[in-house]
Amino acid sequence: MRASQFHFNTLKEAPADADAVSQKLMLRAGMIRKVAAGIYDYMPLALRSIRKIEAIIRDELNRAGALEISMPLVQPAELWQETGRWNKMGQEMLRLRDRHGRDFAFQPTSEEAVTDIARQELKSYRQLPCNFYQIQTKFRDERRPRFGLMRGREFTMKDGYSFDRSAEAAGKSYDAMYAAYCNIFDRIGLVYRAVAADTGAIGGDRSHEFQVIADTGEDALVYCPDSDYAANIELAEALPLLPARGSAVAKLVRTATPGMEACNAVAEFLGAPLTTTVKSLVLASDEFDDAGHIVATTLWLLLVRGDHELNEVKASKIEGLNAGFRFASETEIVGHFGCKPGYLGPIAPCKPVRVVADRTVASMFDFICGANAEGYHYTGANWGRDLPKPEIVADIRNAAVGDPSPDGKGTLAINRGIEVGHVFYLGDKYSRAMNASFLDIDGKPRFFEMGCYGIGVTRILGAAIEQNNDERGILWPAAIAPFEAVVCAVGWGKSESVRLESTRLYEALREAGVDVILDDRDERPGAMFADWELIGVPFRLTVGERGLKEGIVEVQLRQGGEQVKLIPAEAAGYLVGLLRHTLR
RNA sequence: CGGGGUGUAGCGCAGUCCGGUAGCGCGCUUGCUUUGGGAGCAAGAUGUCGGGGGUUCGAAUCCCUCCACCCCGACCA
Repeated sequence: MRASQFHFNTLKEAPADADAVSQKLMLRAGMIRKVAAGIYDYMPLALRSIRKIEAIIRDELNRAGALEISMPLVQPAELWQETGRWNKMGQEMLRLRDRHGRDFAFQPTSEEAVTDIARQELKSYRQLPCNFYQIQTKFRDERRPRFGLMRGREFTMKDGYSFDRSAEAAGKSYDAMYAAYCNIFDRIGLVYRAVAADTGAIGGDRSHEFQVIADTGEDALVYCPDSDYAANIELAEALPLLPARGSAVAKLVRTATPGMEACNAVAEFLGAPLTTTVKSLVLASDEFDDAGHIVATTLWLLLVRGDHELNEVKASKIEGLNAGFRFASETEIVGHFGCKPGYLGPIAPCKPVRVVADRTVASMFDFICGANAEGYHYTGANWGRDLPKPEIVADIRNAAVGDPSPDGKGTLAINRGIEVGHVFYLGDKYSRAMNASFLDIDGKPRFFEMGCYGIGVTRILGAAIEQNNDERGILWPAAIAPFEAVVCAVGWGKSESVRLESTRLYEALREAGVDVILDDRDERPGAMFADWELIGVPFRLTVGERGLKEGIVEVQLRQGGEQVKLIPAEAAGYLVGLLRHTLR
């Protein structure tokens, strides 16, 4: 490819509405163009990277025995009604109506469509296991699309689905996909971590997210540097931090804390460590009648230590909260506690509430909590003496840096991450709902045991850049760079020797299988270098009259900026060697 | 969905308070010079001032309304 015949436009300034670094750099590099909120054009540079990612995914999945298919973007409502997701998906699913007034969905995912294929195509256990995947455009009508390609509305996703005879066999399919995903992300060349994730209603422990490590990631990953423990923060178990409840020393004292509503304010005001305070959060669970009207509401008081955060996913697993909960309104809180938020506590509320204490809170003693009176907190509070022992004790907080690891092998650390892949065991959730069964060896029908496996193809572009960029631009891993190398011809227009030597090197690299572009635009060197550094091509070969007179050309690495001067005859071979070393 | 903000040339912005017929930088076109880190000079082209309605002799500017986009929150996973 010659740059003079390849379309790209670089910008010195990014559009003002771009938020994420990756979005700004891709817009500036001319890789993407914004068409609407969360909807982008992929220009030639971006599509080259996307195709490389797809090729790696295809190669590894095919190697693992999965079969590529393609399911429709526009899917009939009836399929979605079978599993009840036509109603459950809410506004995130884009709905369309055809000229006959029939309802359709633009696919946000394809469990229904693939299960429909399986129930018609897979009749016998002899046809199992079977694993179908597609690389396809998805649309999810996010309320707030942001961060460019990382949370777009229209995006490209690889979604795969496995069908097995039994849960045990499904476990093997799951493990095979897990291994394939590791191969895929290894080859793409990103720093990532596979973390255990919540399985929701399905249960079991077969759910892992593949997270690209980046400080700008939306997800928090909890891991133990001394063992292989890794889980996302929703799942990561938070152990009690005190071995057992210590004995009371202090007396219960009602203390004036005027205007001190947050735990850290109270702690500072009283000169006590934040770890001696207890934070009170009020949740409400509603009961509905058949018409969907609220007939009863229960208020819950959830207690976590002052320096801890409530984990809503964990809270939603508590009996009584598992049917859904919301944060209580201020009116409800005042009605039950007789005071406004900021001074709430478990000791003698006006009306009874159900109390859930985090495991750490349950082992605290001489603690500080709200007195259910504006401007007052209790100090020296103790379970069993000043108030009844908590009705429910559970893990309801986020794990924190420095907590003991649940596997007992060290202390926890936290990274930020961007979820680029997810493998999930589905069981018979969809096959049962859609009556998708096969005949097993005993002649009896059995529902498929399913797994689903996703990779955010376009999100990988954003994640790769979030993880790898500097003040000059993008630093692509070679495996997914739009071009592996660029030959910059300095003085193309006026120097015959530059034209000849740069073309010769370009041809030599091409013949060696390098994905190379020849910059023959006759730009000034500064402009050329700035463009390719912004675009992030990993290797640059500079051919100029000045160097040729000394008998050299230069190889420059985008990462680290290391420069090597070589005689022209050796340059191509040197670069090929570098690339082989880089690509695993 | 609630709160806040912004819409002026391909991109970044000024002009809006105080109404008088549209400007700067980058980019683009042409010419000359220049040529190893985003060149200089000269001459150009490009605007429904987000849309609609109103006030006014006159609206980017004032009023009403709709829309789009961004931020924070909530929601979702």
